[in-house]
Amino acid sequence: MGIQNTLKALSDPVRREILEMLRAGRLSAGDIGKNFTISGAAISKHLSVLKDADLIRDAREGKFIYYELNTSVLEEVMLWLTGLKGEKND
Amino acid sequence: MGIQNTLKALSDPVRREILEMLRAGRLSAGDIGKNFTISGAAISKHLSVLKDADLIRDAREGKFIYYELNTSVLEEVMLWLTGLKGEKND
DNA sequence: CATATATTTAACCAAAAAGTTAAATGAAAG
DNA sequence: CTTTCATTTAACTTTTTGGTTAAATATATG
Repeated sequence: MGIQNTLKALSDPVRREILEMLRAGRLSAGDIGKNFTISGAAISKHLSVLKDADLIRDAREGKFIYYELNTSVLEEVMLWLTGLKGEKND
Repeated sequence: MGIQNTLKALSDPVRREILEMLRAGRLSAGDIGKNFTISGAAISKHLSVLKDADLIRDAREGKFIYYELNTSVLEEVMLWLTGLKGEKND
């Protein structure tokens, strides 16, 4: 984990769009995939990158696996960014 | 430009460290390179990625090229992040 | 238990990224 | 005007990333 994983995960447009979709609430892997033209396997890999970065959490419910947003890890990124903006001297 | 270029630029640890170095003030390409083990050419490429993302500005002064931080472009990232955090409904 | 559905994992491929060394460019100074 | 120093650009290599299809896994259901 750490800021490296977070920023790496955020650097891909598909993954950012997945996160945006999840703002509205939890979605199954399949429903997420419906919004993209790439394969389900590719979506699954993106989801695992997001999960490794702890940007999403998963919960199996029967046949489905639901994903939901976890924004707490964004705090660190915000801090880093404001640090870069603010501190004129070291 | 846009958030894609910005986040891509920020997703590399060497580039983030360059930005952190520049918090304290402008530095020449050579002085930046001194803090890393990779070649000057590699540093130069990282600098051009950061410049394309408009995260740094360059100014030649005689034999040297000085780089300085430009944080204005971080605003868009901050907005995107807060949007993701805040908006519980779409 | 056999089959169907949802999703992941494995094996693979192509394109992009990050590094290298060597050559090119730009500016200063002998 | 040639040499030197700082930096970039070119050509190339290696590693990483993002995609594919096919096989594996997990669950529900006839």
